[in-house]
Amino acid sequence: MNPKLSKIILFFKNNRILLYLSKMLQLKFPEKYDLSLTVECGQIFRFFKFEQSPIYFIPLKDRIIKVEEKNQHTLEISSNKREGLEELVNEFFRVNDDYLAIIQNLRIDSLMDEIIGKTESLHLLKQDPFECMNSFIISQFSNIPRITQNLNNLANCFGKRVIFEEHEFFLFPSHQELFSVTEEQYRELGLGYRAKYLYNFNQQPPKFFFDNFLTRDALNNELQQIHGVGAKVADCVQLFGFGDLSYFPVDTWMRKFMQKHYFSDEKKSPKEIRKKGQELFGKWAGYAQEFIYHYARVYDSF
DNA sequence: ATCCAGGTCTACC
DNA sequence: GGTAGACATGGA
Repeated sequence: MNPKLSKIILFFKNNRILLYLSKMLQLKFPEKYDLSLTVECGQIFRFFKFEQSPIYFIPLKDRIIKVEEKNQHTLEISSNKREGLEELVNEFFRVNDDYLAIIQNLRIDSLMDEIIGKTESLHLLKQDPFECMNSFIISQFSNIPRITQNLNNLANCFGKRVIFEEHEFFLFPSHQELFSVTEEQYRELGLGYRAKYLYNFNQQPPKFFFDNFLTRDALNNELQQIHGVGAKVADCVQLFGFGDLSYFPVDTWMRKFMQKHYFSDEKKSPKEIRKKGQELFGKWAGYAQEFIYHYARVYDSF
């Protein structure tokens, strides 16, 4: 008997199939799933790829997961820690999203039709809120390569070391591990003026990061009370960390794109653009934002 | 060199 | 309510 077939459970949600095998999981999607686009589009910053292989190692909470795009509809996932992997994978890959319905709803005009045609295999990921908050505090007024380097420095210095398949990785530090980090230590990692924001947050991360009991609007309001967190970072954390798809974070790319295509090149404030995005895309605004963000950076010219 | 990067705070209308 | 200027750092 093939040992890989010794333990199979099928799981159906929105036509998805999750194969529970002894050593790994297989996720099958009815729609196309572009793993490299999903991982590298700028929603998560820490992932590792070796020798041009299409395999990604991603630190996820208390473990490292290894993800491979088996074909255009299938991911294969394994980890150094098997326990509870199904639940983690279900959440992280947003298995419950009705993706095909979402992209149909976002084809509101010919422009969005074109954008979705070019980005429709891009999926959102549901990150850990605490790590996401740290990531997007660091992200402000910076760029993706530097953000990645800052976060890797943070993990290498303060996170737990994990060896998986002969590679060394570091998990993102827990709130206990970051509690003892000083503002000066953040500065030494090249975080600049963001050091004091990180220090303040990690001295007293609000309880809802570990067990959210707040409603949508209350949560957004609480996030913006954190020193160094404005509308854009709060929206990113609510979208990527708390998994609320109705948010439409507006950064410089989104501002340029929306002004050009939905405001006839008029200058608009981020607040007006955010409102417009939510009017146009409603409860799936987060997916629209991610498609547009990728399209704006790769295809659009300003 | 000057500009830009997944912005926010402060000060001041 | 709203908007200029300051803020650290590194890559193009």
